Amino acid sequence: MDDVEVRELRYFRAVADELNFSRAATRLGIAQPPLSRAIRQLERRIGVQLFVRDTRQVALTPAGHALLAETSRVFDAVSAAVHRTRRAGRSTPSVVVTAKAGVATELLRRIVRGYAELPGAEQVEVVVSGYGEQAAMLRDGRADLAFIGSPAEYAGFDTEPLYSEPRVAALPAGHELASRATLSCRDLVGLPMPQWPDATPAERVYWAGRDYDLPTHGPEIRDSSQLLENVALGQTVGLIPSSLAEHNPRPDIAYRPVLDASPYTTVIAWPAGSTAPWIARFVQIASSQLVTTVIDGPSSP
Amino acid sequence: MDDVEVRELRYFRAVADELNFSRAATRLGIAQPPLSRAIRQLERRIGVQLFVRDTRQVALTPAGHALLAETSRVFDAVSAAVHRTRRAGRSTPSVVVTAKAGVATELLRRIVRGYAELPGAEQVEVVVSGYGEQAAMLRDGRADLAFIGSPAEYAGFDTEPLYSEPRVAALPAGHELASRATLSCRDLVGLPMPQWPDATPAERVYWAGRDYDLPTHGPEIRDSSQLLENVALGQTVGLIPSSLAEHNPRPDIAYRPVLDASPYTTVIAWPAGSTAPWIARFVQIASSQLVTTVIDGPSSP
DNA sequence: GTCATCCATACCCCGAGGGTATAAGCACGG
DNA sequence: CCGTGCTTATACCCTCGGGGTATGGATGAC
Repeated sequence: MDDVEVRELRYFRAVADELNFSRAATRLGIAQPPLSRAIRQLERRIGVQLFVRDTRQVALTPAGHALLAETSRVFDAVSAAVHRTRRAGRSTPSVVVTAKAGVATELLRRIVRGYAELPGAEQVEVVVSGYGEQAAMLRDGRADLAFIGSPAEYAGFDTEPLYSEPRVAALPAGHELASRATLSCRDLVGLPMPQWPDATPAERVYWAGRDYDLPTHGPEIRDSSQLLENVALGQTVGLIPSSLAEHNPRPDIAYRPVLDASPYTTVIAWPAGSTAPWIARFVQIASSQLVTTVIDGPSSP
Repeated sequence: MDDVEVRELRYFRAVADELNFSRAATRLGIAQPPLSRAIRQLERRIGVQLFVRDTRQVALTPAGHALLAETSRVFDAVSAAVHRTRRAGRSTPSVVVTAKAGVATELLRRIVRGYAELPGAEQVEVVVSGYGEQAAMLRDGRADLAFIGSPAEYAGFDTEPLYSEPRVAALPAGHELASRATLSCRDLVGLPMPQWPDATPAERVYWAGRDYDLPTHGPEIRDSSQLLENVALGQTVGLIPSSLAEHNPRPDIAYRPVLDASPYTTVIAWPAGSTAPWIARFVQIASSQLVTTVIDGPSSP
């Protein structure tokens, strides 16, 4: 029925990426004829044509587009299986937790310590990763748990909210809005906003507060320090969690609370439906450590 | 590196299920020696031992348990890829929407009609499926969109809430609590609650309102009509969305609002991170149709 | 001790996956 | 209008690995 193999999907994706059998074959390290044959076989197995190819051009059919959209889920699942199995097979299995840099360092440390004190607890490795990397690491199995922030990253995971922070606008020191004590989302409409590289449109809407039009101009941003640098240069305006502002006091940037912006919620996330025992324990520890932690910063009404 | 193939994972799961190489081989339709060899090869590829086997017994190692937990994600992903590709390859591609029986029939019909009226809209197939089936259909690609209810089913999908309903308790007509006009969660503690078959512990906690201990006794339930039958027989007590109660007036069952129970939210769900254009259109239609629909029933404070 | 059960080993076979050579289709330039 | 270059498809061969059968070896039941 559907004896589709991972290798065939790898071949498919190479061709779909290159839209050229010869180049794809080179990339895969095989010759072109076997690749053509493998694709034909895949098409026969699934029962639909994936490419339209004349002798000069290769293009994806609608079915091919559909398959391309699904392949990464397969690769992620296989990769996750291998990664997690290898970790579980080590003499001292460890739980890998990933978090974005700079947010809630103290809380994270306390949670990890709390977990480590449990009887029979596995070793915990904390991996600090860049913007958007947490979700990818969770998907492909390099991590078991993640502390993530922006709502759109939650997609596809089970989550437990840890805490919410109000948002502040990061403005160039001389900006006209910096003269005001507080702001509202309305004030920010039309200003250049940072463009995150992997952000889907949905995520950008979330950042902007969901009630306003999507700002489509502003510099490409990869991490928070780059964002602040761009703000200082007057290239953009940031809508950031208050803790990030507190950890980065700068004379050339003014932080002003945005009272009606959606709060920035940090959640602990793990693969959807996972029933691993340590997850339950870790999440419980995280929640219990939480109540003893006070999140400071200006409170939104 | 990780040239793990789907076939090997199928073999692995068969052995993990049976914990017996010979029976697993029979189930797979192959002989036992090639199966043993395939498992060894898989162990060599991943680099960890998956089973401890003496000549009398086979058991999973911790690594084997980890792999078993991940395999279904791989099978789902492959199955989803094949299903969706086949549908996309048909001469008239269709979008498959699945929903649980009886909930929001009118709303669903209106949404589907609204979508069908869009220029260039694909044909929409609506599949009514049993309890818990919606999530499975979304995972393995038999469906593209789902209307689902209980929070634990959301796991792993992108969602957009459609509407919330208050919860009512379904009690046997003669039950002592039936004499009261309204109830609170506290009143239900200790009563037998239905046990859904595929429910993870997390889901059961959600059903109970998340603030109370998990009730572990009560009959096994597969669908809502079975639930009501069991309530009428005095076997259990249901905590159900108000619309379900309204569609099933019965003299032998008393419905009483549970004021502080978490509301029952129906959401529209689709595979996490999917960027298919019709999903955005469909969700938009669903949201816009929503505002014209009034959800009746007792309002919770 | 004998037997049954079950996994591992040994050995064979064939087909699928991969390679080379080449044909065939098509755009483009002279 | 005909080469030339680029690309995919076909033909053919080879090798490796997946699958089969036969059997060994370990272990628990009786």
